[in-house]
Amino acid sequence: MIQNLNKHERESLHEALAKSGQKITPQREIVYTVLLAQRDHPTVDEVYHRALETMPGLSLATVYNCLETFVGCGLVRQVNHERESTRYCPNLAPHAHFRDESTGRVHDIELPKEILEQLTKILPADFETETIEISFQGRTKSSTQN
Amino acid sequence: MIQNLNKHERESLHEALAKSGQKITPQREIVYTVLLAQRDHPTVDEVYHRALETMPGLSLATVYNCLETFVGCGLVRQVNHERESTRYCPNLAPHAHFRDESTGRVHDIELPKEILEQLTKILPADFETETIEISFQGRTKSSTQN
DNA sequence: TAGTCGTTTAGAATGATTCAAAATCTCAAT
DNA sequence: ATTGAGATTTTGAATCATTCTAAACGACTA
Ligand SMILES: [Mn+2]
Ligand SMILES: [Mn+2]
Ligand SMILES: [Zn+2]
Ligand SMILES: [Zn+2]
Repeated sequence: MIQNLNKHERESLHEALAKSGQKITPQREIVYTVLLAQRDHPTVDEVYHRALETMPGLSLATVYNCLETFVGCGLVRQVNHERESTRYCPNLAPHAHFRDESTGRVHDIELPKEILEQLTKILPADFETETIEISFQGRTKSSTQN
Repeated sequence: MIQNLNKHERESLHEALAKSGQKITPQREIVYTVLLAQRDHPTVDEVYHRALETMPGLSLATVYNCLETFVGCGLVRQVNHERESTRYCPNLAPHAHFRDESTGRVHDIELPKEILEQLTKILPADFETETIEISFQGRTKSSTQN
C-alpha cells in the first residue's frame, strides 16, 4: 500500500536523526513513510492506523515517540487547531495552514518570504522572534474536494 | 482588589449577551471583570482563582461556562499555544500574539490591516477565509518585563 | 403559589498525551 | 559466540484540561 522511502527521503531521515545522535529504526522509517505518503496532516491516531497496515505489532506509544523525535530534530512540524488532536506535517518549507471548517482538513499555503519579513517589522524592537505561525480558518468553494 | 465594570464595559457585556438571548449574571459579570482587569491572557484556572477573591462560592465549571458564553457571543477570543491550557483575551481589535518562551507570557501585537489584506491574497481563489490567526514565538530582551 | 427556563454547581467521564517500568534490540568489546 | 550497555519499543497506568450529567438554584410569569 505504502511506498518505501526513496534514496533522498531516507537520506533526510538519516541526517536529521544523526544530527541529534539518533538512528533509523524500522518504526521510525514507517512512521516517516506514512507522513510522506499522504500529506494531509494526520493525527497521531491516523498515523498509527496507517502504519499498522505495514507493521501490525506497532504500538501507539511508539508513534508518539517517533513523531516527538521527528519534531525534535526538525523533520516534522506540529500543527494545532484549538484543542483538537495535534496533526503532523513533513513540509519543511515555510508555509501557512488553511483549515477547512466544513471538513476539518488542513491545507498547506505557500508563504512568500516578503510577508514574513513584513510581519517581523510589526513587532516592538525588543521582541526576538524564533517562529511565526499563520493559520487561516474558513471554507473552500471547490466542488472537487481534493 | 478588582474594580467594577464601568458604564461602557457593562454595556458591551449586556449587548453582546443580549444579542444571543442571554443575560448578565453576577458570575458572568465577575468573570468579565477579571478579564478586563488584567489583560494578560489568563487560563481558565487563573480566571477562576482571581474571581474567587470576589465571589468565594464560584465554581470552576461556571468559569468554563462563562468563558464559553463570551467566546460564543464574540466578546472574548481564545488563544491557544500548542496543547497548553487555553487562554482568554478580551481585546476585540484584530491583533496577533507574541508568546515569550522564557516566561510563557502572551503579548498583544497590533496588526495593520494591510497585512491582513495581503495575507488573504496568498490564498487560492476558492478558499474563503473567516478568521486568520498569527502568532509569534520568541523572547523579549527587555529588562523591565512589563 | 406553581411552573418554566436559563444558570450554576458538584462530581463523574472523556480523551489526548505523558509517564513508568519491563521487554527487546543493537552493537561494540571481550 | 557471549555479555553488557544504551537506546528503543511496548504495555498499561497516570495525568489533566475540558466536557458532560444531573441535581439545585434563581428569576420571572401565569
Ligand atoms: Mn483507534
Ligand atoms: Mn487550582
Ligand atoms: Zn503543513
Ligand atoms: Zn490578545
